[in-house]
Amino acid sequence: MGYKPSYAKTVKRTGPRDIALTEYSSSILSMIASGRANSRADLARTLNLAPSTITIKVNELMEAGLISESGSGSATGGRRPTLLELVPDAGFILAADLGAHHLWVGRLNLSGNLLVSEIRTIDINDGPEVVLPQAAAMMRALSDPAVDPPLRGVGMSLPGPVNFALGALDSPSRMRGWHEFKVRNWLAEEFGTLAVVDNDANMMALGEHTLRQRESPDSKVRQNTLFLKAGAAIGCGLIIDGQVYRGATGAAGDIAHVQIPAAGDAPCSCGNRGCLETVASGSAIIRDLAAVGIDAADVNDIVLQVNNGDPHTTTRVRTAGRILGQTLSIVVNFVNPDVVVLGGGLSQLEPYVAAVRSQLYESCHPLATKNIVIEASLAGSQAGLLGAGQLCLRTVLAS
Amino acid sequence: MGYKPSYAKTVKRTGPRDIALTEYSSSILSMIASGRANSRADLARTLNLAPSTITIKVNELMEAGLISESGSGSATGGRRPTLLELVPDAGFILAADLGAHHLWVGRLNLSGNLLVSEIRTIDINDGPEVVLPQAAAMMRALSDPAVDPPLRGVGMSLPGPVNFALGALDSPSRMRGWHEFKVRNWLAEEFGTLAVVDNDANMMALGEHTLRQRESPDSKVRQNTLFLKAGAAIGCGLIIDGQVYRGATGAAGDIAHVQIPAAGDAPCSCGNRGCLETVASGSAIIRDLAAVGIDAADVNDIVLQVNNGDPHTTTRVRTAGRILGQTLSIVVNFVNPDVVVLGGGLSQLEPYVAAVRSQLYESCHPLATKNIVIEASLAGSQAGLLGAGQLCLRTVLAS
DNA sequence: GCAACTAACTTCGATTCTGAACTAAGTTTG
DNA sequence: CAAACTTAGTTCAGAATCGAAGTTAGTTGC
Repeated sequence: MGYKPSYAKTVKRTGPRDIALTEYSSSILSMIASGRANSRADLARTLNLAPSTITIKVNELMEAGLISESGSGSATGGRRPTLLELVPDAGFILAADLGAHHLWVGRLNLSGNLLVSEIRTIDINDGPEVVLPQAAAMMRALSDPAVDPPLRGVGMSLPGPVNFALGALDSPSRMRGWHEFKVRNWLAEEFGTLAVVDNDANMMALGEHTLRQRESPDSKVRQNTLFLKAGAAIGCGLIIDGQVYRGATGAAGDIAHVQIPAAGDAPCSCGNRGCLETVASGSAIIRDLAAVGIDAADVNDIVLQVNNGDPHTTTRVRTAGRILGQTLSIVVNFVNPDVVVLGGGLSQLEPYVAAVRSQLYESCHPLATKNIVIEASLAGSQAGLLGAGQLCLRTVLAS
Repeated sequence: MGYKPSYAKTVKRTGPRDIALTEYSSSILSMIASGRANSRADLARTLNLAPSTITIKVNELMEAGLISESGSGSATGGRRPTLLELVPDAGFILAADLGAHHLWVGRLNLSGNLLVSEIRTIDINDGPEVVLPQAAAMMRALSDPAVDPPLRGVGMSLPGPVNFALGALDSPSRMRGWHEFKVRNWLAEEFGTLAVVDNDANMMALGEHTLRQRESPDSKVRQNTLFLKAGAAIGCGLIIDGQVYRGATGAAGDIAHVQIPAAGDAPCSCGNRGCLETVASGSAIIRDLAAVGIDAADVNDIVLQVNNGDPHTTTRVRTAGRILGQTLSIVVNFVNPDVVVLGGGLSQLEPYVAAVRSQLYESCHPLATKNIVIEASLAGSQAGLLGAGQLCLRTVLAS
């Protein structure tokens, strides 16, 4: 063939029925799933298609049992739109959020809503041969055999640099045995379905972005989101035009290992010295608190101490926020996003968020902060699972 | 209308003939103009259309006299492609590159090639009422009355932050009278055609990117280019997926006013202190050289001195390159581009380029520099004119 | 140097998507 | 509260795009 036929694709289904869908049909599904459009008129605008085309396609999809009408929206000076949604029981998605010490799994319906989830403690250094089967077992336990056709895909969030094309981690620090282990292929074989994996910050960014799409109609024009994950470690995910931006080699969004003066020559897990992460991350705060005799086992302890009004910890958290804000301002100036979201454990702390926000307003060019929204994550700790589910859902619907 | 008809648009022409072109037809013109495709097969791949559709559209465009065949390309194991080009004499574009002290204007054909150009010295602080008529007069002098239909559009590169939607500068420093003066509208009225304006770094980035598209077929997969302009001032333009990335408010690409430790609290033209520009720009080098009794009037003098082997100036240039490389590495890590191009006057200096390059390789994450190309500009001082012409051409062809 | 392969391009009947005009159902204004 | 306006969604004839099968024109391997 000299070209990719973009026409009359067939959506592969695990169930009995096989339905022929055109390219536009899958874009319609994606738009509804991601919350970028929720009515026929909306779809016509977003996809730049004629309303008549949308009518035809939507009818096809409804006959196929993939979408359904779900009441009507609010009017804006005219007839009110008929809302559309993916039929929740036309299958489900399993998602997993893997951290250095936690494994969180969940089941989502085709609307991308998280229905059930479960968490357990693990050690990522046990390697993929131990951890992945644990994850698979937990996910299976959440499966819903009542739904037909059942499992449509599996998505997993990984705590390190991901080579997206390969579906594996690329030289992650402190993750013995994971380098280039093909996690995506492993999951695809294990579950016999489509699988996707990506870096945790990217997944969280996508989850948060999707949630915001649905929450407020205003946010539909805000399609450039910068998500900063500040937990034990620091990571950053970027959404450009509603999609995860990965750059040339998938390394885009790296910010933790910028050398900053405030860090001096503190050694970093990455092997370098003086990285941002050695000053502004949860681990850095814990280390500094320990040096003055304050005991904090993890980020949750920091949160508790600040909420209890511990002055020392609060000051240290504020300092971390200010330093992070300085470095982040370079990126915000450069990328000029509509929305900056702070996620990860530390984002629960108002002093931290306030420090980052005020530092951004101070250090950024006024044009870059003109209409910007700087907020703590709405998705909170669910961001990773939601994003992994969403990315999987989009991939399923697009294939 | 509830929707934008994307179908059966009509290209507005200044000439006598009016030709109805579909949306795909204008994408075809844009692809050929930008060098992203140069044969029927190429167009089918790039635009994801059926070869049969391309045949029809290309025939239409040839009958309309807008494109023509221009020999055949080299074969890659099969029949060799018939190359296509825009008919050069179906009109022309005027471009202008406005700097603090120079005004450079040129005429391009519809293939985006610069045919003639002229430069003169100006003072930007005379304000738009003085400078723009000068520019218009110079451009008119370059016009070619023999070509019919004649002028298709005007593009201008401006040395400050541009509000692209407004077509005007937004609070530029040291440019009296230019704030929110609607340059685009002024040009459109003056010439009675379509006009576009943008920031100089964006224009140069686009010019360089387009040139590289044409030079090497390998670069067709490299669609993310970061262009750094290091002249008297510092600016940065970003091409994502072959198009200028402007961010939410058009401020994207700002890097000059990052606070860096090496700058101490040197005052900057932006009003802040300790900006990168106070250390790594041409102006900064000139200021430091003056302090030790070395006289350099402008960036050209720096270039001459380094080329003459002046050790002091060479050392200072190398230092500037290293410091720039440090800051740039933050952005390169984050954006993860395929290509980093160094432009502006200082990029003529091998010591400067070498210093930036080696600092980037040292400070960036290995994944970010894996397949990266870091080079001095191929377009050189023509980058701005080429980019202004190219942006104008794309706008003309898309309208 | 010829058979097998690969790539570029064209033709034509079949299908999809569009545009214009319409109905439906709300909001705003005098 | 009726007339004017706005927005959502549908119908159907006709235009645009497609896929498959063919032609043209090269390269590669034996």
